[in-house]
Amino acid sequence: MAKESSAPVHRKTTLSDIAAGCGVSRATVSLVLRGSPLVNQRTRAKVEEELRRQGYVYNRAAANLRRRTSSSIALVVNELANPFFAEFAAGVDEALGEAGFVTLLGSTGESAQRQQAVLGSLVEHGPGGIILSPAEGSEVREVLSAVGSHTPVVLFNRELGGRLPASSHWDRLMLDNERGTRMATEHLIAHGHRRIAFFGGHDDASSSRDRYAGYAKAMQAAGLPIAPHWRVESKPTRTDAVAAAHALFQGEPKPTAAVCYNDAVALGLMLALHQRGLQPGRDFALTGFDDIAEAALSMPPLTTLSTAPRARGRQAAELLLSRLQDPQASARAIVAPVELVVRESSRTLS
Amino acid sequence: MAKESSAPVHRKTTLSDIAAGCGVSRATVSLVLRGSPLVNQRTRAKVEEELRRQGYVYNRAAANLRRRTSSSIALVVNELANPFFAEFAAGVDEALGEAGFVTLLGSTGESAQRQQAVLGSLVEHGPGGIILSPAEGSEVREVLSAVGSHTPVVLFNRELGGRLPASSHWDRLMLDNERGTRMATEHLIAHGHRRIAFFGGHDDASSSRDRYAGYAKAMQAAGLPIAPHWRVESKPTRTDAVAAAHALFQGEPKPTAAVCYNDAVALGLMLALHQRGLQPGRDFALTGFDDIAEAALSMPPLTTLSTAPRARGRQAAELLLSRLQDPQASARAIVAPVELVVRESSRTLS
DNA sequence: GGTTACATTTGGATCGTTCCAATCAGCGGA
DNA sequence: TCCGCTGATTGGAACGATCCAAATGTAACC
Repeated sequence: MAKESSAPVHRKTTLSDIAAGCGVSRATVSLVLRGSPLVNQRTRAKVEEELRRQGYVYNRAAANLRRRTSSSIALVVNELANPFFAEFAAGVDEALGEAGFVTLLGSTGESAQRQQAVLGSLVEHGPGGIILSPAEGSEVREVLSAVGSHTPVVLFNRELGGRLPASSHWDRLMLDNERGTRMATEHLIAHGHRRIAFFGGHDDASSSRDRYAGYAKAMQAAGLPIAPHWRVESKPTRTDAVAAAHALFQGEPKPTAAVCYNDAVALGLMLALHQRGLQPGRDFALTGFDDIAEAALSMPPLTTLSTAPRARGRQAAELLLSRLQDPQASARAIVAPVELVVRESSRTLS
Repeated sequence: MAKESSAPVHRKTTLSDIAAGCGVSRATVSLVLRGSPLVNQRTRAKVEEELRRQGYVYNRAAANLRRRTSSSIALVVNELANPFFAEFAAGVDEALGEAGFVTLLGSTGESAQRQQAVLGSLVEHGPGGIILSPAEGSEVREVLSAVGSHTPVVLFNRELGGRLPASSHWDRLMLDNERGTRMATEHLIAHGHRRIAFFGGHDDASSSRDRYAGYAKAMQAAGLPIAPHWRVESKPTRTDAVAAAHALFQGEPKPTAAVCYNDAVALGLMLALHQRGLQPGRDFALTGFDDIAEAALSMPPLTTLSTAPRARGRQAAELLLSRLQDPQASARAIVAPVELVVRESSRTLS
C-alpha cells in the first residue's frame, strides 16, 4: 500500500435518508436514480422531489464497489507543463469526460522511479484503465508489477523496454517518428544541405531512436555521410538543449543544418546559435518535432512536424474506451501520421 | 446523478484472499497494511510475504467508504492547453502527490455551463476538496449547488459572481492583478508613453476588471486621460485577440502603447501589429501578463508580469490541504505578488 | 371467488475495507 | 489453582450503493 493520506468528509445524505424522507425503500430510490423504467411515475416524481430537497449527491465510489466497475481512467504523462503533453492531456480529458469518465492525473517528471510511485498510487484508486506516456528508460516489467495484468493500458508516444507477456494485450498509440524525421531531413537535403546533424533527445527512449533512424535513412538514401559528432544527445528540454548545443560545433566538418528531436530542443538550439552569432534560418537551418504553439512564434518561425497532440489525446482515450468495451479484443497498435510544416527556420541555402 | 458510465473490472485479490492464504483474519491483514504496531513481527512477515505472492493491490475506494474519508482532490481549470494553467496544474498535482492525494482533473473551456457539468461529475467521486479556477461569468450560487456546502473549495485566479454565504468558508488565492497592471502602466509612462490602451480580456471576469483598474489608476495618477476606444475587449486567446486588435486603431487619437490583459492576447496583438505594418517594440509598445514560456521567445520578447504559476499551484494545493486539517479555520485570502519582467516589447520612445 | 398475469416495490445479502468490543494465549504472583 | 495482566488476534457490524429473489397490489379472466 502506498503512502496513506485522507481528508475527513462531512456527513452526506445517502440513499437511506431519501428513502426514509419519502417513505419508500432504498432499492426504489436506487432505481429512480438510475432511471429504471420499472418505477411508477408518481413515486418517481416523489423521490426526485426529495432528492432535490435534501441536496443528495450520488456516491459513485460506493456504487462502483458494489458493481465492481470503475468510472475513472488514469492519465500518466511525463510533464504537464510541456505543451505537447498539456494538449494531449486536454484531448484525453475532453474525450473521457464526454464518455462519462473522470481523469486521474499523474506526472512522472521523466523519472522511471517516480513513475512507479505514481502508478502505484493511482491503481489503488481502481481506474478502469491507464493511459501512459512512459518515462525514459522504464521497463515493461516495472509497469506490469505496478498495475497488474488486469488493468488495460494504452501506451502513448514511447515504447517500454522489455517484452510484453502475451497474456496482457496493451494497446499502443505511437507517432510516425521515423517518417517524420525522414521528411524533415529530405526537406533539408532538397534545400541543398549536405552536412546535417541530429540534435537532442536521449537514445534510451524509443521515440528518440526512431527519430534518429528516420534521419539516418534519409541521409543514407541520399548518399550523405554522418559524422559522429553530429549526433548530440540532451534531455528533451529547452534549458538542457542550450547547454548541449555547443558540442555540435566542436569537430570538423561543422554541420550547416540540424534535425532536432523536438521543438523544445530546437528552440534551445536557436538560442545557442544566437549566442554563437549565428542566425537560425539564415546561417543555419533547423527543424523541430511536435509543432507546439511556440513553434509558429519563435524567431524565426520553426519548421517542424505537426503531431496534433490534442487529437492524439482523444484517440488514446477512444482506444482505451473501446478496449473497456471488449477486453478480449486483440491489441491494437496505431501509428499516427505526422505532417511537415515548413516555416522560416529551414529556408537557408535554397 | 450525472451521466453514468463504467468499465468492468477483473476480479482482484482482496484482504480476505490474503487472510485465507496465510491463515489469519481479515482484521489482522488490515492492520499489517496500515503498519499498525499491534501485530506480531512474525505474523507481519508472513502476511507481507503473502501480499507480495498474490500481487495484492489496496482498494482505497473501499477503505474511503468505510472510513468516510477521501484521498482525492478535484482540480478544475479553464483550459489545460493554456500554458499558464498547465503550469498551475503541474504545481497542484506535484504538491498533492507529495501529500498522498491524487488529482481528479476537469476542464471547463471557459463555459459556466460546462463547469456545472464537470463539477457535478467530479463531486460524485467524492473528492476531499476542490481547486477551482472559475469560468468567466460563473456564480457562487451555481457552484454551491453543484458542490454542496460541505466540500472545501479553493478559488484561484478569479472571483465568482455573487455573495458567498457566511456558513461556508472558501479560501482564495488571487494574483495581485491590480498592482501588476499598475506597474506595467507606470513602466510605459516612464518610457514616455501618454496614449496607452488597455487591450483584451472580458469585463465579466474579476481578473479583467482588476487589471483594468490597475491600469486606470496609474493613468489617473499620472494625470493622463483614457479615450473610450482604448478599451478593447476580447476572449483571452490569441486567435480572438488578433481579430479584436484592429478596433484599437479605429478612432483618434491612436494609442502608442497597450497594456494587455494577458500574454496570449499580447501575442495576438503583436501579430495584428505586424499585419498593420507596425513593429512591436519599435513603433508600438506593449506588455503582457503571466510570463508564459513563449513570452521570452516572441519577436520581440514580451515585457510582462511574472506570476509563477507552478508555485501558485503548489500554494493552492497547500491552502486546500491545510483547510482539510482544520475545516473550521476562518477563510484565508491570499493575494500573490507579481513581478514586472522588462523585455524588448516595451522599449520604445525612451 | 379463485387463479393467473402483470406492474411495482422491497428486504437482505453483498462489494472490500475499517472499527470496535471481545477473545485468547501466556505468564507471573498470590 | 486461580486471577489479572499484557500483547496479539478476531468476528461481526458498519460505510453507501446494487442485485436478486420474493412479496405485494391490482386487474383480468374463467
